[in-house]
Amino acid sequence: MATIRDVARMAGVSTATVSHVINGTRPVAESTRKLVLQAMDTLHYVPSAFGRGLRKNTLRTIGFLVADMTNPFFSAVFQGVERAARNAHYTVIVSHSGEDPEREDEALASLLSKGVDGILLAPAHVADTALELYSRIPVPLVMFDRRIPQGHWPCVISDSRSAVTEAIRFFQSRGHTEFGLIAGRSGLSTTTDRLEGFLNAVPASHRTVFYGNSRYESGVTAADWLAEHPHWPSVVIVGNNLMAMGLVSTLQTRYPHILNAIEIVTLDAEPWMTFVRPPISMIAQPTDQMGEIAMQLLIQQIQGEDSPLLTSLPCRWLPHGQSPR
Amino acid sequence: MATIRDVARMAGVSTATVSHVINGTRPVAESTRKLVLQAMDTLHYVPSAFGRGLRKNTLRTIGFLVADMTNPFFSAVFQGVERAARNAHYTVIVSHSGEDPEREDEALASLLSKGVDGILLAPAHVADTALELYSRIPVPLVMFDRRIPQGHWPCVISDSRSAVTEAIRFFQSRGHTEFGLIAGRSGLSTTTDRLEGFLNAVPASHRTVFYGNSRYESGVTAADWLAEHPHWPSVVIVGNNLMAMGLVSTLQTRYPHILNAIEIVTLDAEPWMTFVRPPISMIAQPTDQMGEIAMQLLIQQIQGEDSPLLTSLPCRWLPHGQSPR
DNA sequence: TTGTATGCGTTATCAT
DNA sequence: ATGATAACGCATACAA
Repeated sequence: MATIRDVARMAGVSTATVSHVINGTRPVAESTRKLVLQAMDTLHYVPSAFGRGLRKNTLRTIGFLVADMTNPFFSAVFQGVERAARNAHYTVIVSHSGEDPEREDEALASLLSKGVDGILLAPAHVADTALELYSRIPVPLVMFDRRIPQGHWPCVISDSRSAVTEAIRFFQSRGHTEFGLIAGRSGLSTTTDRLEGFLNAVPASHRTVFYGNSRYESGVTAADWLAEHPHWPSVVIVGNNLMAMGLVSTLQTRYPHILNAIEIVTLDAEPWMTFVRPPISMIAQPTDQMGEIAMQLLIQQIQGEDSPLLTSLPCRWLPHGQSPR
Repeated sequence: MATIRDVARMAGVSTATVSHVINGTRPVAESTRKLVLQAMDTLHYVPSAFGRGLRKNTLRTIGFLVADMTNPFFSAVFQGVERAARNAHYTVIVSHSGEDPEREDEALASLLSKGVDGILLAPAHVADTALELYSRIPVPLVMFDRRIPQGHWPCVISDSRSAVTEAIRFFQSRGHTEFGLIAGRSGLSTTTDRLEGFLNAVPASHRTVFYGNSRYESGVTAADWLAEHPHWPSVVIVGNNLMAMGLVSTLQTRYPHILNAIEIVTLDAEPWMTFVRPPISMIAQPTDQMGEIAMQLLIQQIQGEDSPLLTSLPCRWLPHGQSPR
């Protein structure tokens, strides 16, 4: 690989001049500029990221750490992140935690060892001990989707609390009175928010809650739970897309009569949901926007500006199979 | 940020010793080792990735470049990549091309400017000019999903050609004679493979082909095309997951009688497909394995070993809504 | 308008 | 068993 010195020698100038040609950091005579560019071209010169990184102490790289990119929610958020990053000339290192706090720790260490300028995190940690751990991270940190208690990091979430309440009001105004909730993994702020929105809108004697773990299997189990329930709620809210898939799939296969009898409302809107029959309702989170904003906040942090601690984005209510577009 | 020199000073040793403690590259007396470790701890010392990168000319980072991570196919491949990378202590920078050759070029340049050790690519380029372009990439390159003509880079694909033929044989043995194909974007090797598998198995007078573009909209258009077709094929093969979603969704909404009358076979197996009614058949590509193997080949290349030019993985045939698990 | 020379933090060579 | 020091490739302060 050619270095800046090779280019300088070939063009008959100093390395400083070459550097300034590359970065446009000081005026260079057009004639010498041409010479330098030509030398760069014939040598196929590419500036070393490491030399530059060492000197400027950044590679314009950030870390994106989520449970699992095969979860469409996270890959949708990533889309926004990637776009914002590209616009700002950053690139993104992606890591998986698999919802495992220990693997999250390792991944964070790995990201830091690559010299990332900042980190975007949907925290998998649930315990309070995480606070201390995250505090040790020596670069800016922005959280999304989930906030952690007493966290003093900027955080971008969707207002699913209000969205759940709104969905319930919708069905109450149509005469429904009995509601069920399939809640997610305990300890996650998303789970708490949705539970609060639910408890807030439905009187105690008219509600029933299934405590799941945010995974597909929980949806399956919830279907059985529903089937054995003395009297079905007429509206069931599902805490996320994976549980919704487990629930719908199981109802369709094993309990089609239930599927036909109840209204289903699910958090997250995905294409497949629009062709469940009978139609189900969706609460669409602004995933792409969440990623974009989180990335923008992170860039602010990196630049030393400060940014709002909590950004809460509105969800969209899509009753009865209405398409997200 | 503390440097190796700060640690050396505090421990009263040379930087060389500290380095050797860190890397275990030569014996260090247990007593001095303890001193060094302690100093590292109290200073919260983290080795600089850039210093190390400059010296060793690697950051153990690779680039992963696909059209779009929200396509479940690519995010599934990524899962295998990420796992293999993590096991080998590599991290992965993810970029989007959006199927746009120009953006692919930019993304490649950006990856290279970050000093990646190698690149995993599902090429968006279709023209022959791409050959020269890819040849200029100064680090090992492994392709997956799509191969390009005359490409001399290792490539990992699935044997969808055989899989399509096999699917057709399955239905032929059950008395079906008329077959349709919704083909993907022209120029992609995946499209060609599937087309070949189709043409190979169905006599000319018994087949009909819709030429799509691999996107959701193509599936929608294909549904209209089917509806206007003088006589429907009794089996329709769909070239990928996005077109399948467009097709099924549109048939269900606008042409339920067609959906009930024909057999649908789709490439890619995704959860939502298992609850289409009536059940459709799937050709499952080994996505996770594809990613894992591609990453392993890339590591081989980086280490200067050579690897097979073409790795073709078998698909799985899942007739009639059979679950992928 | 251009050049010289230094230092970023590490690792590795050569001494001791 | 340990230390001194020279690279690695670049950007930049200072000189000319």
